[in-house]
Amino acid sequence: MVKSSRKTKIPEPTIERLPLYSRPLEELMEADVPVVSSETLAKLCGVNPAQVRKDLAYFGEFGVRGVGYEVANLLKEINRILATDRQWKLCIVGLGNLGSALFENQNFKRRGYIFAAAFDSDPAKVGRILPNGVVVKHPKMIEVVVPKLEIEIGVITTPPFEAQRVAEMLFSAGVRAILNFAPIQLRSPECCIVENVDFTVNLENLAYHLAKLH
Amino acid sequence: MVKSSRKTKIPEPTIERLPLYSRPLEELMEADVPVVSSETLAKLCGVNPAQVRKDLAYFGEFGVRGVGYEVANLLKEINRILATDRQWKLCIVGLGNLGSALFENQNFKRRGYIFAAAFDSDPAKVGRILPNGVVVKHPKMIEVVVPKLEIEIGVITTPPFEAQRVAEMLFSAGVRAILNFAPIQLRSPECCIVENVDFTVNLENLAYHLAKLH
DNA sequence: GCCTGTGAATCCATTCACAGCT
DNA sequence: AGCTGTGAATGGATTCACAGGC
Repeated sequence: MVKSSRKTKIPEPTIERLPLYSRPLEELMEADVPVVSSETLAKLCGVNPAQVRKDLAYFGEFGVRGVGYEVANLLKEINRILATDRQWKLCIVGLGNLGSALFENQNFKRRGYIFAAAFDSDPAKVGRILPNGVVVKHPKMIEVVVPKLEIEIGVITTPPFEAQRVAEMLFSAGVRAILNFAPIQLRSPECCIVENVDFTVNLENLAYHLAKLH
Repeated sequence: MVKSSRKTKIPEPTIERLPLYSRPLEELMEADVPVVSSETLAKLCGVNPAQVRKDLAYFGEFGVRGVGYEVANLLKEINRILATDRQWKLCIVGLGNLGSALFENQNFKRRGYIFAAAFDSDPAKVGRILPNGVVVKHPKMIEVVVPKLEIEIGVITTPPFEAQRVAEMLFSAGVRAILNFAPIQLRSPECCIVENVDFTVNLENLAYHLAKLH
């Protein structure tokens, strides 16, 4: 019996857990483990087994009753769902320490996220050639470069006061998703998505819990 | 009427929103705005006004009915709650691109998070002197340095296969909270807290939503 | 016997709506 | 009159528990 699919709306937390599942699955794959049960996978991820089953069931019937989930197949399905079975072109704006570190981060490339362009408003950086041959451009070139290279996702690592303007340039150049590292709340058009990352928020969280245990 | 406090358990999402509130409050502070209503603050943060009021009410009665919240006071209270009214000593393990970028990140220092030590197992890096005068040590020194400097929070930016071992060294040296950038699920003792950061998870999220809009 | 897939039950968070205070 | 603080209502997500299939 095939689920009619696309009917039921999928909860956001479910989406956010899929990457969590894929990490241990990759390890099981390398260790040539052929099949995994929801209980084992759940333990590896630190979640409830029923959660795993329910999450996966939103997208289809990937398991076999009495047996479990075939590791290779499940991983393939998750990658398909998360659209990591293709490449995505990124650009980065802001080549400070963090921006450069992200640009050179091998994890991105490994998962199909390719930095195809890099922008910085510092004249000393414009024209510089980065490790993979990308040439740093001034942000005013965004409107030209982004459509030409068909870049779909922008990463912002500028100081906060530039972030909003950069975001608008990216959006109007055709980018529809932004990963924002600037500690500021970006306004974005309806059709576009912004994901914020702010390490100090994580630290504040830890500090709160530590302080609570006095 | 003073809330008896510490009675009601505070929801995790509430804690995670407090930093969100503090950012715009700092801006209002600089703009010399004396008072803010839950509605205005909510709009600045992109949340529901009732949410703001309920979140704040968990910790006390900071507002004045018919008026709003005094900006300076509210900010002070939030900082007290999040324990950002004091300094926290951090150490970092793993001085790759990302580790170095975090180490030099000025946002941390600005909020009272001080990197007091840095570790890396690469012999070429051990002994190197970092911008703020910290000398890179080998991770085997964790058990000595961490207690001596009274470091409370560890940041892990090693490759994934070293992360678990490093975590255990940090914990047994007395660290009770870890901010983990390695894409792996760390096992941790009951009394300790781990917060994970994985940018590829954020990108996978964006990719999923982009792919959905075909 | 074992493990998935899933309705039902529970738990938790958000939003509403208004009483209470200035 | 205006805006907070909060019980009540709503809306979701997690967990339970078991039916269904290997």
